[in-house]
Amino acid sequence: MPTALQVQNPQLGGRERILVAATELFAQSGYHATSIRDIARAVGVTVGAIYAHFASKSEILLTAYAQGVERVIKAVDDATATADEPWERLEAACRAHLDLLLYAGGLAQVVVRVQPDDVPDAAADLVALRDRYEKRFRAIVSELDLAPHIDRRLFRLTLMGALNWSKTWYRPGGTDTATIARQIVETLRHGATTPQAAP
Amino acid sequence: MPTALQVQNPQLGGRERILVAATELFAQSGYHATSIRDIARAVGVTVGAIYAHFASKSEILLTAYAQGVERVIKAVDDATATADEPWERLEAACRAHLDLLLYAGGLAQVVVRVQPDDVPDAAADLVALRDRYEKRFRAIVSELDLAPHIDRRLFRLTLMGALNWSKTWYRPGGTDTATIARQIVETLRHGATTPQAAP
Amino acid sequence: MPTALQVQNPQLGGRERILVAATELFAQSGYHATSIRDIARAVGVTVGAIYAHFASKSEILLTAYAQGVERVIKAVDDATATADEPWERLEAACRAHLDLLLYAGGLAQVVVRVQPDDVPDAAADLVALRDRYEKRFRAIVSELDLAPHIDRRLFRLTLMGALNWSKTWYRPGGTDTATIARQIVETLRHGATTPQAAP
Amino acid sequence: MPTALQVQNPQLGGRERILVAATELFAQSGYHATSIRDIARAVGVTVGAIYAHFASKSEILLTAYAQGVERVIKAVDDATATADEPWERLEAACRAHLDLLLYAGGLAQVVVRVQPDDVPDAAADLVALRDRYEKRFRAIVSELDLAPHIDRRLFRLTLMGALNWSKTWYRPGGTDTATIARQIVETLRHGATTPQAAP
DNA sequence: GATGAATGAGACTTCATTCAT
DNA sequence: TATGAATGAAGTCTCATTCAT
Repeated sequence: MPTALQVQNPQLGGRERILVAATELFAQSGYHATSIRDIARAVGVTVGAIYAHFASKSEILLTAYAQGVERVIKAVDDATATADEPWERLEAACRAHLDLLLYAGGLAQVVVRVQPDDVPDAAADLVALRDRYEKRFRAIVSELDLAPHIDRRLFRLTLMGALNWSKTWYRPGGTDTATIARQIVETLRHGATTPQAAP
Repeated sequence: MPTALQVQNPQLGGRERILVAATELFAQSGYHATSIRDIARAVGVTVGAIYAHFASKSEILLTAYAQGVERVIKAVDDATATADEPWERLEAACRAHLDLLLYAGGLAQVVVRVQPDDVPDAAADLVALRDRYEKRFRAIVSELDLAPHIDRRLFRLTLMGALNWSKTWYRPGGTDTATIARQIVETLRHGATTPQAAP
Repeated sequence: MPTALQVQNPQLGGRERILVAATELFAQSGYHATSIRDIARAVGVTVGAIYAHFASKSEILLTAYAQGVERVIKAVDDATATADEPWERLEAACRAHLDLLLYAGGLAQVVVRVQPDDVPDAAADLVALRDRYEKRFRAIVSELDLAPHIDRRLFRLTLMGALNWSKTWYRPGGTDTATIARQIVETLRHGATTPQAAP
Repeated sequence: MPTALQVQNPQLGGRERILVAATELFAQSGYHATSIRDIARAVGVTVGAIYAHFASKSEILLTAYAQGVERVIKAVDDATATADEPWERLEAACRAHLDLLLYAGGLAQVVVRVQPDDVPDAAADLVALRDRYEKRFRAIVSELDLAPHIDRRLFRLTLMGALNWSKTWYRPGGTDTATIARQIVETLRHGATTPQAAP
């Protein structure tokens, strides 16, 4: 008696199906508001079945989080692989970041929505994962030709904030991610008062 | 046997004391991770006593949230009252925003930490409150002399994201809020590649 | 809507009633085989109500255990207060020990039935309590005129074992506790091969 | 990937290995505190594998218990086979009993640690097994030249209690089992006030 | 024989909330 | 206003057991 979800993803193993559902729920509602029951219901199994695959709720979160980070890293790496010019690389990275953050069923939203403090058990690991990802952006930012008075760290954090905050206001059907990424980078590069540069 | 908090704020009524404690806890741990018991313990009263002042947990949150919004609005209004030049007004507003967000015991952090979806009962009200505050920034931004190709809404959201994200990385003792505000606004105005303008 | 138990002990507070029921259940079935539900059902309240009085299952056990030890100590103290002759004092102590162990609704049975290892949380405290009681017997035994080749510690442990084992085989209506105590002490004093001493 | 235990007992079949592990765990932690998972983990197999050999948890316990009883009976029979004098036979039996109870990895401890009531399914069988063993001691005691006023049943139960209680206080490295057995029997025979008899 | 996934019941505990006092 | 006891639902997790492979 396969459930809807099983039919939907017939090829996925039990562990994967749990992870998919959990990732989405954690991204939508946060860690505390998502119960193991919720996850079990979404997958179509008993609560006990969850524990055949994961030792604890925090382990599920950690696994989902790690997977999310890994995929964003890969997406950013892929996106930047084809560009040479530093600002182009940055824009490509932002576009990839937004795509995963806003579209793909919570894949990366977990990373933004769940705060390490929410999961004491896994806090240290979560921070480490988050750092791994930030290193990517640190590298990209380090190649930019910023004016000397600009604090590169603060520049990067400003960018990350601008990007991640989009989860708060973005609605499908509105401005697309490519456009969002372009304007954010464009503004941070030349400022909002400078007339548009020739393409 | 008055608790530390009671001694600290001897002039505050029961309702106020609950609100102070709740604000801080909600800001630190979020809505779901904060229990009525936590609040009662922090205030030094019984759980039942809380219900003499508030009808429900969501009402406490809503009240704290509203208070937070009110204070940020007032802080921003005060800060912008003394400046005429639009970009100066913006920077003053950002400084005030950061001050409340980062320093003052969670006064404004609730607004950033708690998402309307966390509290179905009060979601609509929370959104309305958030909007009230955003209107302030919308007004300030509308006075800016932005280049015509800049989407003012996206500009504002970029700024808000940059500011609010600071809660994630800010540590007391590091760069002060005035400096943070100045660089963020500077960057958004002239871009990070433009040599510094004369003060 | 008072339950049978409430009617039975109308004067007891909630905490006391829980303790009475828990003591009996722990004594009968042991720590692990007794669930909070069992206790709640015996008292006639909800499971949650238990937690208004005790922080955890182990705290209930610890409290019951402590109460049991306290009462046995008091019983032994009372029983030995009226006797001067060391062997009479010992016999009186044994009689008191057996009375509480075998008759009074588990009051002291907890101490014998539950092993410290069963309750990791409280193991240290349980051992300390058990020691407090054993000190009583150590004192009484130290006054006896034992032959020099007798190890007093082993003598005491032999006695305690003989007494406590009675919980295993004792059935109401059989030999009464006074007789049991007399013969055990008699045998340990003069041996089972010596013809009975004149009373 | 054989586990330590498998290497340790390479000749044992699956059933035997389960029994060895279960015996030790039941003896150490009791019936309720030992889970099938614990046993499986100790043996190094899956939970399901246990059910290829035993129909239920209580069946494992019953088998382990029966094995324990059988071995103690055999040990006592062997020990008493070489002695003729009744008190010597008793002392030899006690020594054998203590050896199995205190040393050999729980072989006989199960019998003392697990109470029939703990396992409703097997309670009757457990009592029957316990009785089989007690018959041995009943026989040995019946040969003793006790004074007429001594209740032989109570004498035997006193002895069993003294012996079994040792599990509570015995620590390896302290008094050895032979000495313990000698003093207990000596005390029960001649009393603790009688100067030592010539060997 | 053995595995791994699953079940359904039940474990302890915490939650928001109510209410008589 | 405030307390303390109680409720009922829900939380995470473990249990003995089953069964297709």
